[in-house]
Amino acid sequence: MASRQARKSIPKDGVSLWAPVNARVRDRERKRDAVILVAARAFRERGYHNTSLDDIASELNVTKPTVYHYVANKEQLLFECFRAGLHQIMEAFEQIRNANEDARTRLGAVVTRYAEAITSDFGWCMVQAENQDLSPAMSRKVKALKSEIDQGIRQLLKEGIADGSIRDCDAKMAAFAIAGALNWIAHWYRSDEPLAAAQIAERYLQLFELGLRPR
Amino acid sequence: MASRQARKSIPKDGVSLWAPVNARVRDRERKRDAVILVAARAFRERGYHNTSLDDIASELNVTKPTVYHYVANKEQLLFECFRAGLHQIMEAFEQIRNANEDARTRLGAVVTRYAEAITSDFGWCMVQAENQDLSPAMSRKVKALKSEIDQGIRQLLKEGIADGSIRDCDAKMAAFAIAGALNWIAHWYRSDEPLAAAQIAERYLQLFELGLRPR
DNA sequence: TATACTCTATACTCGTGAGTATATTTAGGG
DNA sequence: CCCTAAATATACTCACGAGTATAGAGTATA
Repeated sequence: MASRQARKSIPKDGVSLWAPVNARVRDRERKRDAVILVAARAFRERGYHNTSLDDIASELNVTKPTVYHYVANKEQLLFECFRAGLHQIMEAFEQIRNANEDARTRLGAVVTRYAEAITSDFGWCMVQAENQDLSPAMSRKVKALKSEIDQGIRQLLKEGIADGSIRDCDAKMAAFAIAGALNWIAHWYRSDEPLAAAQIAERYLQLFELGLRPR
Repeated sequence: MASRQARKSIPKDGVSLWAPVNARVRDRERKRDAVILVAARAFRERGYHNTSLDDIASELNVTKPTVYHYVANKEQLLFECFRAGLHQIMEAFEQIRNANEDARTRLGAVVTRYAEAITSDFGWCMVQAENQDLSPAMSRKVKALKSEIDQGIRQLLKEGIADGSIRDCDAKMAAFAIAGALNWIAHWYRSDEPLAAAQIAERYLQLFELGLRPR
């Protein structure tokens, strides 16, 4: 996706000639990110279908064609918001990939980062970028990415069952339950919520790990 | 909400004169229910904003004004779908109200019936009747009703902590996690799902009750 | 049988919002 | 200093869909 123009002339002194171009590219990317961020907030507050591109443009103090200069259409805008949120969760998996702790502990780390992503500006889009809002092509993409997350959790559960840190259980259903509980945070979380994401994750983990039945 | 017309003349022979009127009322109610059911299915499949009232009408083999003869507007139609789903969950609470089992067991019963409601045709609407789709007035109603459910679960948790059947925990967050996991079923459940609602509930309960950590 | 009410259809209105054609400004590169 | 491309705006088009005005058909009741 990175721009590939301006490759014609050879830089005479290393980077200096590239700098302005890079600055421009960076500038464009920063603006594009701003569009996506504002859109994400608007979608979260008013919903996808109740937010017009005129709304988003005016919140950015620009007009609609400017928005279209950065994204192809409304659908792609939602997709970018979705991807931004998803990215944070993917990172969580990256970070625990080569930690040498038991799987239950690693799952705990993922859950915490997951909660943080869900409570971010992009959380709502991540959860709500539902199939019905997207074209079949986009829908497939979204589904595939969501499935990766699901498989990641499921995998951790299986590893935990194997290494003895997790009780034997239906990994598929457990993954659905955990992801569901986390995703649902996007429905009730407001910025004035007294509990921070990490604290919410802590309580959730206590439930998931220890269960309701007294030990 | 029950019709109150036809109260002017005194029935001469008990019910017989009332019968046709009642039949008519029943007929109307049956048709109204059909409208709501078809709408619920359509909303679940394609989403609220991607379903036009023309779509719903044509699935019912009628035209739009007919739909408007049974519901005031699209928003109310969604609300009725929401209410139908919610009703099933309310019933679950009714049924366990005076069972004399410990609170954890009663919670289990609610969870099972909750799962059944969520996998029903109305499940999607119940979960997705989000604020952004409704007028402020409707939104308040929906929120109030949803809150009742939440409070019901929270109450069961507190009772369980009191009667010793549930480990001491943050009842509010636990209720959110449980409700979230259950609500999320509406996002992934399809009619070709191999597991029945009761089976899903069983796996969920195993996770919630026993926890992931081996006992 | 006349009347009134329920139910349904045809054929509209009207607002909104996605997306675009086209012009204008701004800034780099030669 | 001109030329080209990026960035932004004005001012549209166009489709879709919610909701309605109006009329007609069916049916029960007086």
